[in-house]
Parts: sequence; structure tokens; C-alpha cells
Amino acid sequence: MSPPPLRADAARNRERVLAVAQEAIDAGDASLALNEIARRAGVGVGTVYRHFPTRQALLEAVADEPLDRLLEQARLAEAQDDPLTGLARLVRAAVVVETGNAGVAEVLAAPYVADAATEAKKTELFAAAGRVLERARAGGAVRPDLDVGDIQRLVCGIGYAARLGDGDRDERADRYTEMLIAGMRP
Amino acid sequence: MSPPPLRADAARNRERVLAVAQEAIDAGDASLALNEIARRAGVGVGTVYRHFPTRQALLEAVADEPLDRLLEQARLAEAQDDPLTGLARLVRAAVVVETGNAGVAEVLAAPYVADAATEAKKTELFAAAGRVLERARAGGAVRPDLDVGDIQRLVCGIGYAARLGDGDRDERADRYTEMLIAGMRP
Amino acid sequence: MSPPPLRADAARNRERVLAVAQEAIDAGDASLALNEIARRAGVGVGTVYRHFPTRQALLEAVADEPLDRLLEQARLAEAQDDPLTGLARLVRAAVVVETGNAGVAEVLAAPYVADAATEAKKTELFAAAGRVLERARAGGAVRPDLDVGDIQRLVCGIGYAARLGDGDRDERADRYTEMLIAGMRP
Amino acid sequence: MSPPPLRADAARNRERVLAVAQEAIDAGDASLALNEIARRAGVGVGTVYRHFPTRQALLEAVADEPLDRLLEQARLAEAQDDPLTGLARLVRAAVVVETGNAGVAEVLAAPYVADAATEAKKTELFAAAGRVLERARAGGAVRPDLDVGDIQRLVCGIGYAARLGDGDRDERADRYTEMLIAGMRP
DNA sequence: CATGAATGAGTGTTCATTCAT
DNA sequence: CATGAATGAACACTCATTCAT
Repeated sequence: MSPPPLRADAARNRERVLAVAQEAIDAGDASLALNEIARRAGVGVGTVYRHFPTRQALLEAVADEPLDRLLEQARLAEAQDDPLTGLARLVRAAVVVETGNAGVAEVLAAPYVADAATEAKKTELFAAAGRVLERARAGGAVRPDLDVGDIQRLVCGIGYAARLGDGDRDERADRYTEMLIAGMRP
Repeated sequence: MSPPPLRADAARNRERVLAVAQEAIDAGDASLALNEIARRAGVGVGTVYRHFPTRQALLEAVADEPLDRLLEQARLAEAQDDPLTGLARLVRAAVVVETGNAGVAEVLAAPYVADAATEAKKTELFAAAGRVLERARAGGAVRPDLDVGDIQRLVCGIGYAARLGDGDRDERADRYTEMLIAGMRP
Repeated sequence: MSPPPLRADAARNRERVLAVAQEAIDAGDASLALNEIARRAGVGVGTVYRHFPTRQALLEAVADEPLDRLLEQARLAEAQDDPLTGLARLVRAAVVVETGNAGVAEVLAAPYVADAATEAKKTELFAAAGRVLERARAGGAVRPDLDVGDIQRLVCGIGYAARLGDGDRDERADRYTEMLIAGMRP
Repeated sequence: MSPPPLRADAARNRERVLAVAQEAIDAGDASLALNEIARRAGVGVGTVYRHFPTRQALLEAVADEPLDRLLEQARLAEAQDDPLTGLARLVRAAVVVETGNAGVAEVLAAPYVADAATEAKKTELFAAAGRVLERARAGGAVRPDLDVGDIQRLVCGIGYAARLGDGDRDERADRYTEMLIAGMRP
């Protein structure tokens, strides 16, 4: 089910490339030119292509670990007694992740994604979010016209908003999330 | 103060290019390849460059008329008796404009723009928004920690959210705006 | 019907590129790497692409003028009283052209060709060859099992044979053609 | 004088690679991308390189067995009473082999080959062909201006002709060979 | 010996921008 | 002013070959 473990040197190269890609994304360069990534990582282009055949694959690999963290939060959100608290927790976690990582933001905003494992994670995340939302809606804690697609879009939108401009993005992420949650009330 | 009026044929070319660029933006192609714009407009590339020296200039020219409409709305918002109603009106107008036009969205989200006239309009718009916001804040109608930069970012974020995915964007723009206004309450 | 005449400089560039391509082909390098052609011709890559979007287009352009000469020979062959003499004339002309120009050889050997004008010339050439062959066959001057496809293949094969190795290719082309014509007798 | 026998697994790998290469050549893919060959043969690229250091070496190895068959035919041709019949037999055998195997065709058309054993076989083949040709020429059965290089070139040319296009290549090989033999008469 | 990851030169192709006509 | 040919940097992608494991 899982791929064979990488050779030590291959794993090291893979990590280097991922790190450089993460840096590039953090620096706001979403173009991810594979030549440039290779140069900065100190590996040949071919090596980048071997590990990540497309820009999309690289992007999704960068998003993989944050997605896992987000899934963990989704599980905690589901375990929460109060549905609105759970929803708030999930939304906050998603916005925080997106604010700190434009790569995840792109993956979460995309309608579909190339890598099957990533797609599965997205599906699972949305499913969990759907369940949390449904509980909140059933208890009358949020507007009845909200669906899970709205949550996805609003989270992406708030993350986008928090990333705009200089200043303290995390502080903004918190405030905007608070406002979003408040705005969801019926 | 204003540039000399264009020759008739020059003006016609300018309009053609603008129309084609607007179409391209509406179609979601924000790349604005100037060669392609020129081809579709039936003019030479050089002509496009003469009128719009940079991609930014073209983008801002396309945003010019929607910006004017938005400024008009800002004036109406200022004239409103109830400050929160005024703010809501302005936010709604901005989100609607952005939702229908990714070009304006980019111009509004940018920290600064190339064209002086466009910059002036943005400044005026933000000033008006600032006044409306200040009135609302003074009356305790909105959270005291909101500043005009937050409004700018949130409007852009909500517009971004409404544009994500298929379906009825305008309907989403309305609902999301409603939620945003509600979330602004203290 | 004909394309607009090229600007003087454009025509000069086109000719340079063609000349360099012809040289490369003559030197036995059929790869026609467009970057390399551009470098040798002293023009930008983009210029080569503008004139010849594909390697195939360049190849066919190089073959254009020899094809015209061949068509002229085909007309003379048709005008010949004796059908076998006509056929011999045509075959000889084709082999000579192919021997001196591997580009034409490739175009003539290909099942179909990208450029419509080139395709038309090939079609016309084969039609003329077909008529000459038919007359010869009807007169019992050649084997009845020969069709125009055989002529095409054999001419290409003999051209290929004459180009193999060093030495006097034209001398070989003549002798081999003579043998081919002799071998066609019933 | 001969290399040490291969280990059983090495021999098996060698055969697999050869088989795959033969398939690729038969399928008309003369590019012989060694990575691809390795993948199809289920071995690592390194293994292919160990056995066949260059593309040429692989090609010649593939040609080895057909060359042996051809040599056998050359011996039979020399044993033939009638020199022209012998020559015809040899030519026919060579064309048949070439028509069915573009790899041998390339080896036979090349001015020299990398592997010493292959070179020796080619030399022996040409020597035998030379003796057969000489007898025929001495008897006045063929044109006096034919030398063994011509035979090599013409055989390759006829093989090339027979391979051009779809249809029954073997049938064409027969007819073209017949014509070639006829054309060789003084 | 076998493996396959790594390399990087080479090639194809696009496109923003300039400038001769 | 308008045109569009020319430019060349930038990027995508491939593949023959080497070498650490």
C-alpha cells in the first residue's frame, strides 16, 4: 500500500527540494519553476522531475504535512461536545494553516487535485467538516443556508484576506476567523 | 492636466483593446498575454504597448470604470443616515464589483498601483470607506479593532471566496457579504 | 491565393535560415535542431519558429525549390515521345535530386507531408509519374507489375544507395539509375 | 580468445535485453532509448550498460544472429555452379534479411562498426560477395563496372525501398531483387 | 554483478518587449 | 501612429550516461 522506502540519498534530495519549494511558496513565488527549484536545491533538474513530475505534484507534496495536521484538527473538532466550538476550532485551524502556507491554500481552493492521496485527504477533510457543520446546523447554531462548499470557500477567502499586505498575519487570521464564526450565526 | 484627446482611430484602437482585455479577464484568463490581446483586437502588438505600456496599465484601465461606479457607491454610503447601513452598502457594492471582475479585484488587493489616476481613486475610495467605518465604530456599531485595511482585505477575501468554484457567484456574494457585515458587529 | 510578400528583412532572415538548414542537411545532420539552426543563422530562436513552426515545415521549405525543378522534369518527361525514355528521364531527375539533397529524399519518402502546398506538389509529381508509367506499361516497355508506388520506393532506394559512403555520388546515381531502368524491362 | 562464460543470471539478463531490443527495432523504433529498453526488460539501466556499453554495441548484438545466417547464405552462394545464380542468391538473402530487420540494415550500411567480431563478419561477408561477384563479372554475366561496394549499396537501397510504406514488404523485396539482378546484366 | 537515483547538456517552445519599416 | 517581425531570456522536459548503494 505504501511505496518502497527511499534510498537515503534520494530521501535527502527529496527533502531538499521540498524545503526549497516551501521557501519559494512562502516568499510568494507560486510559479515553482522546476529549473529554478533544482538550482536552488543544488540538484539536477532531472532529480526534481523524478520526485515531482509536475509543478502540481510538488505543490501537493509541500501541502502534505500541513494537510495531515489539519486532518488531526478535524478529528478533534468532531470529538468536541459543542458543535459550534468544534466548527470554530476547525475553521480556525484551517485559516491558520492557509495563512502560513500559500501552497496549502492553493490545494484547498482547487476543485480537484492530481495526487490521489492528496485528493483522499481533501475528501476526508471535507467529509469531517461536513459532519461538524451538520451537527451545528441541526442544533440551530449556524445559518441553515451554509453548506460545506461555503465553508471551504469562506475559509480560503479569509486565509487570502489575512495574507494580504504586511503586518501580523496570524493576528489577522485570528480576528477574521472570529468574525467569520460570528457571521455564521443564524 | 489631462492628456491631449486621441485621434479618432487611436481612440478606436484603445477601446478595442480594452474590450478584448475585459473579455479575457472575465473569462478568467488573468495572464493577459499582450500578443494574444493584440491579435484578438485586430491590432499590432506595438499598438497595445503604445496605449498600455505594461500589463498593469492595461489592468488598471480595465478597472477604471468599475472603480468609478464604486466611488459613486462610496459617496452614497457616506450620505446614508445610519452608519452601519452605509458600511454595509459600500461593502456589498465592492464585493459585487469584485465578484464580477477579477481585474478590479486585483487592483483593489494590490498595495499600490502604477497609474496615478487609479491610485488616486483607490485613495479616495479608502478615505471614504475610512470615514464611514469611523462613524460606525464611534457609534459602537462595529468592532473597535477594525480598521480600513481590514475592510479592504476582508472585502477582497469575500470576493475571492465568492469567485471560487462554479455555481451562482452573485448569490454567494450576497450571502457572504451578509455574513461579513454580521461578523463585524462588536 | 499566395501569401503577402515578406518584408525585406523578414525575407532575408528566412533565406538565411533556409540556407543554414540546407547546409545542415547536406552535412548529413537531419536532426535540424531549431535552436542550433537559429544560432548558426545568427537569428533568434523565435524568428526560426515564426517562419517554420516545426522541423517538418523547415524540411519541406528546404525541399520546395528542388521539388519545383523535379515537377518541371516530370512535365518534360510527359512530353517525351517514347514512354520509356520519358520514364527514364523522370527517374534520373528524381534520383539526381535526391542524391544531392537528403531533405528532398525524406520529403519524397514520407507517406504524407505537413504543408499543403508541398503535399500538392508531391501529388502532382506522382500523378505525372503515374501517367508516364502507364504509357510505358501499356506499350509493354516495362514490367506489368510495377505501379507508381514502386517507382517512388525504388527511386528513394536508389537515391539512398547512391548517398551511402564516400566517393562520387553523382556517378553512382547515374549508373544505379541506368540499372534500375534496365531492371524495369519486362 | 573468447570471453569467460557469463553467470547464469547475467546471461538471462543479456538475453532479455536483446529480445526487447529486437522487438523495439522490429517495431520500427530505431532510437533504442536504453532507459526504455531496460524498463521493458525488467532490468536496471546499469545492467544494460554493462552488457552493451553503447547503443551501437546493442545494435550489433541484435544483428549478430542474422549476420550469421547471411554468412551461411554467402557460403552457399560461393558453392553454386552458376556465378549469376550465386550472386542472385546472395543478394536475395541479404535483401530479405534487411527487409525484416532494420537493425541489420543499419549495420550493413555503416562504413564501420564498433564490435570487432561484427566487423570481422562484415569483412568476411563482403569478401565472399566479392568472390562471387568477380566470378560473375569474369564470365560476363554482370556489368563490368560493378564492384562489391556497389553491391553493398544497392542491396541496402533495395532493402530500404522494400521497407518504405505499408503493404507486403517481402513481396516487394522479391520483386525489387529480381529487378536489381536483371539490371546488373551488362 | 545489479540496481536505479542522479546528473545536466540538449532540445523544444513561449512570450514580453523592442524597433525597423 | 500602427504594424508585426525579431529578439532572447525563461521555462518545460528528455535521455544518455555515471556512480553510490
